[in-house]
Amino acid sequence: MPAALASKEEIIERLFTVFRDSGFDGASLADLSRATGLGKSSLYHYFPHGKEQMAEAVLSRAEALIGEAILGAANAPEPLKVRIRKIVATLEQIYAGGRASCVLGQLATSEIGAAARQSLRQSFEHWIDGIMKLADEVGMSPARARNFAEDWVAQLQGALTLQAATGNVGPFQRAMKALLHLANEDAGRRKTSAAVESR
Amino acid sequence: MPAALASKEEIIERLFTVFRDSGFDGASLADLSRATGLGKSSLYHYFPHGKEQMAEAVLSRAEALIGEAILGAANAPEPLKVRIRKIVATLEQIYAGGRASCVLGQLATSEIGAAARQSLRQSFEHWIDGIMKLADEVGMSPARARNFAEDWVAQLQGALTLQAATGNVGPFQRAMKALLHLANEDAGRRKTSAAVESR
DNA sequence: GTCTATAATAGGATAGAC
DNA sequence: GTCTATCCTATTATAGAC
Repeated sequence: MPAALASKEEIIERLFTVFRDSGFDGASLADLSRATGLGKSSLYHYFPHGKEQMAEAVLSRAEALIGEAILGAANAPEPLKVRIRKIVATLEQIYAGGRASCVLGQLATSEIGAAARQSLRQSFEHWIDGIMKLADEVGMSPARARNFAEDWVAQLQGALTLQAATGNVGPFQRAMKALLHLANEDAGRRKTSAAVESR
Repeated sequence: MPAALASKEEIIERLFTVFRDSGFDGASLADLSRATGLGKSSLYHYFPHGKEQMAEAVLSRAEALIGEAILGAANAPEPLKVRIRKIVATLEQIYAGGRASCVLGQLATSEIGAAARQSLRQSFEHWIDGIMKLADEVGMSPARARNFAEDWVAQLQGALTLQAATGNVGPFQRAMKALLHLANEDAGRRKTSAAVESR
C-alpha cells in the first residue's frame, strides 16, 4: 500500500496514474483503492458519483497541467528558445522519455460522460493553442501554425501509441526534436527548414 | 441482432468492430455476442480460450489486412503513384475518413496476452516496412526512410486519437496528403519538398 | 474521514440439452 | 453448432459502525 495521503490533490494524483496506465474500463475500483491506499468507501466519500467522477477529476487535473505546462509556458515572458526547452523538458518528464502513456489518449476512446469529454477536448485545445502560439512566433501564417500544432500534437500522441505497441521511443524523441528545431525555423527561410528535416 | 453469419471469417469481422470501437476491456462478452448474433456459448465453441483468443484472432486479421493493404500494396508491380493512391484509398475506407478508431491503437495500451501482443507488434512492423519501402523509392536513405515511416504511422495513429477527442479530421486528412505528396518527393530536390510543406 | 460488511449486478466462463 | 441455464468471480456501489 502506498504512503498515506494528505490532500485531495494527492488522491487525484494517484488516480491519475491508474487511469493513465489502464484506461477507463481497465481501471477497477480495486485498482484505484490500492493506488490511493483508501478503501472503496473512502473513495466514494470524495467522489460520490464513483469512477466517472474520479475520471472527471483526473481530466480536470490534466487540463490544468496542460494549461500551465504548455499554454502557460508558451505565453511566458521569456525568449522563445527557453520556453520551448521548458515545454520539452516537462513533456519528457511527464511521459518518462516516451515510455509512459498519456491519460488524454487513453480516455479519448472510452465511453465517458459529457463533463469528462469536455475536459478532454479542452485539454487538447489548450495544448494545440500553446504549440500554435510558438509556431506563430517563428513567422508561420495562422492557418499553417494551426495545422502545425494539430499535427505536432497528433505526432506526439501517435508516438506514445507506437511505443506502447513496439517499445520504440524513436518517434517520441523525434517529436521532441521537431519542437526544439522550431526555434530555428523562420517563414522566410524555408530552405533551412528543409535542411533541418534532412538531418 | 445482425444478420446470420456463415464463416468464422465473418465472425471475426464482427468481433473486429467491437474491439476497435470499445477496446479490450470495454468489449464485454455481451457486446461480442450481440455483434455476432451468437450466444456466449457459441463464441466459446469457436474460441475456447474466450475473449483473449477472440482478440488474438482479430489482431491476426489486422495483421493480414496490413500485410496485404500496406506491405503488399507497397511492393506491388505498379507505378509508385498508383500504389500510394491505392494505399491511401484503403486507409480512408478502413478509418472512415478519419472518424473510425484503429484496433491496433485501441489494443496497444491494453493488458493482452503474449500472442496478441506479438500480432500487434508485427502489424506495426509490417506497416512501417511498407511505408519505408515507398520512402526508399523516392531516394531517401535507409535511415531517413525508416524514420519517415515510423513518424508517418505515428502521425496517423495520433490523428485518430485527436479525432476521437475533438472530432477534428484535419490531422488525418493531412496525413493522407503527406503520403500522396511523397510521390512528388525526391532526395535531390529538397526545396520542392519544402515548397509542398508550405502549401 | 475511514473502515467492515454487504448488497446488487455485470462479467467471464462452463455444462449439457438439442 | 447453437441454445438455455447456471456458476463463480469481480465490480460497482451503499449502509452503517467507529
